[in-house]
This record gives sequence, C-alpha cells and structure tokens, in this order.
Amino acid sequence: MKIGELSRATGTNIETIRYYERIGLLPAPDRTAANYRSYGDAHRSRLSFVRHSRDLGFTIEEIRSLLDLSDDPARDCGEADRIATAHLEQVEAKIAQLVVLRDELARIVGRCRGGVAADCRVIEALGDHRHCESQH
Amino acid sequence: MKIGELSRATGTNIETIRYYERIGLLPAPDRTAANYRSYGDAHRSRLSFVRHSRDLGFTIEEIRSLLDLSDDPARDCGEADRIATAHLEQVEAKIAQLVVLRDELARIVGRCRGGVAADCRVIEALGDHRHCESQH
DNA sequence: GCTTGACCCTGTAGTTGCTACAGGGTGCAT
DNA sequence: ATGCACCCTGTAGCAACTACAGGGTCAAGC
Repeated sequence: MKIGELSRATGTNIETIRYYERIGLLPAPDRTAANYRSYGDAHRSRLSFVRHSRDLGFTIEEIRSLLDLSDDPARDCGEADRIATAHLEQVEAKIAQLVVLRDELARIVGRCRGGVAADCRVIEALGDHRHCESQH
Repeated sequence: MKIGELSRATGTNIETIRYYERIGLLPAPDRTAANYRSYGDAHRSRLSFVRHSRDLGFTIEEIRSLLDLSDDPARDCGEADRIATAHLEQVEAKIAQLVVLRDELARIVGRCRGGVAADCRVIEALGDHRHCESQH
C-alpha cells in the first residue's frame, strides 16, 4: 500500500510516517517505479505498535527499546515489563503533580470577584507564591 | 542587581532570564558601564509572576496576556479569570486523560508473567489496541 | 493529447520552553 | 599578572512532530 493508505489505516499523519522512517523507527519500505513508498502488513502492524505506544505516552526511545525486544523473540520479557512499569510510575507522578496544581488553580480562580485588574485577586495570587497552600 | 543575583532571587536559570527578555516577556533592563544587565525590584516581581505562572502550567502566551492585563490596571479583571479558568479546564482534561492512560497501563503491566519476548503480553498488548478497555 | 486534481517526493524550517555551548570580555583578590 | 567568578552575544540542540516550498506522477475526463 502507498503512504496515504497506511496513513488512513493507522490514523497517522503522512509526515509523521516519513519522520519515523527518518529516525529509524520504521524500516525504509520498497519503492515503486515512480519512487513511491510501498508498504506491507509488517509495516502496518509495526506502525500500529508505535502509535499505540505513543498514545499511551511512551517516548520514542522507549518504543525503540520495545521494538528491539519484539524483533528478538528469544529475549527476556522482563525488560518490556521494566519499561512499562517505569512509564506507569512516571504517569502516576505526573497525575499527582497535576492534581496539586489543579487544586491551587481552582483556589485562585475561585477568588475572582470581578472588578478592575488593579484589584484582581487572580493576578495578585499569580504574582506571589505566598498566597499558595502548596509547594509546586 | 546583576543577572546572577536575580537568578538566585527567583530560582530562575540565567539563560532563561535572557530568553524571557529576548521574547519580550521581560523588559530589557538598564546596563552598567561594562554592559552588564542591571535589574530593579520591578523586574524581580515581574519575573516572579512569570515563574509562578509557569509553575502553574500557564503557557508563555497566556502569561503575556496576564502581564498585559496587570500593566493596565483599569482593565477588566474578567479576562484574567477567563484565562485562568480555561487553563484550569485544560489541566482537568489532562488529568482525566492521564487517569485513563494509567489504568490501561496498569492493566498491561499486570499481565506480565515473565518468559521470552515472543510470548510477552506487554508487547502483545502494545501491538493491538483491541486488548484495551478504553479509547485513548 | 491535454488539463485537472489527487497523490507522492525531498529538504528545510517552524513549534514550545527552555538549555547548553563557544568564544569572548569584566572585575576583584592574591 | 594571574586566577577565578561572573557577564556578554549568538547559535544550536532537545522531543515529537507539523508545515511548507518546489517539484514529480498518475488516472480520469474533455
């Protein structure tokens, strides 16, 4: 299939597919006589793997490691689990951080009573960390 | 004060301060005879405002609008409230998205039973969205 | 046979918010 | 006069794309 079909089949931007090829995440496909990229099923499932992993927030480098692993079926699965577990921990840390931030923001937003900027509680709170209840 | 002092006073990297000046977020300060930047209290509090807002996740452009507002004390505070509220909503959306993602990841990680990559449930799950319980 | 439009190609530059040099100048203490 | 901490400008790098510019290819319809 041509790049446009692969793009539709996987929900990936065409430019992104070419980008993945350039950085070596996808192998360079064969070319037609007109120099068009020509993909097969192996490409499609590899790209689906990449997209799905990206959607789950894995970095390109993590995905590279995961792909290396799955390219070598004799290797130990533990490494995949280690990568995924580390990523899960990062996501949990990020959530915790955003929750603190959200609470602080909600407090700040709730202070607005209208009026002019000179009296604005929102601007005041942003200017001075001492109005905050948490370290962030 | 010189840039190093301002850096220590606000916990901002020196390069970042110069970057903010370059993009017009901080006004260019006076210079000493040796061409060193020389800052006053107004600079320090403006930079604190910027840093605090960045810590709360506001973008540079949002901060620019907030600073414009506070530079013009007669303007209506509603705009500041609108920016902050919109940002709060974004943070809440991001949290919700990360929670879905975390649950999916936790499910994937939990499937690992060791063994070789060929049988790896983690790699299998990443390759095929149909293993997922949610849209993400 | 010629045009139109959809598709494809390469290469480069932009995005966000910094951070990290390289290659130089300044100021003060020893 | 020599070391060291500090300052300057300008440019390039990071992640993960995205968006052109400027060109080639191909099938359909007139």
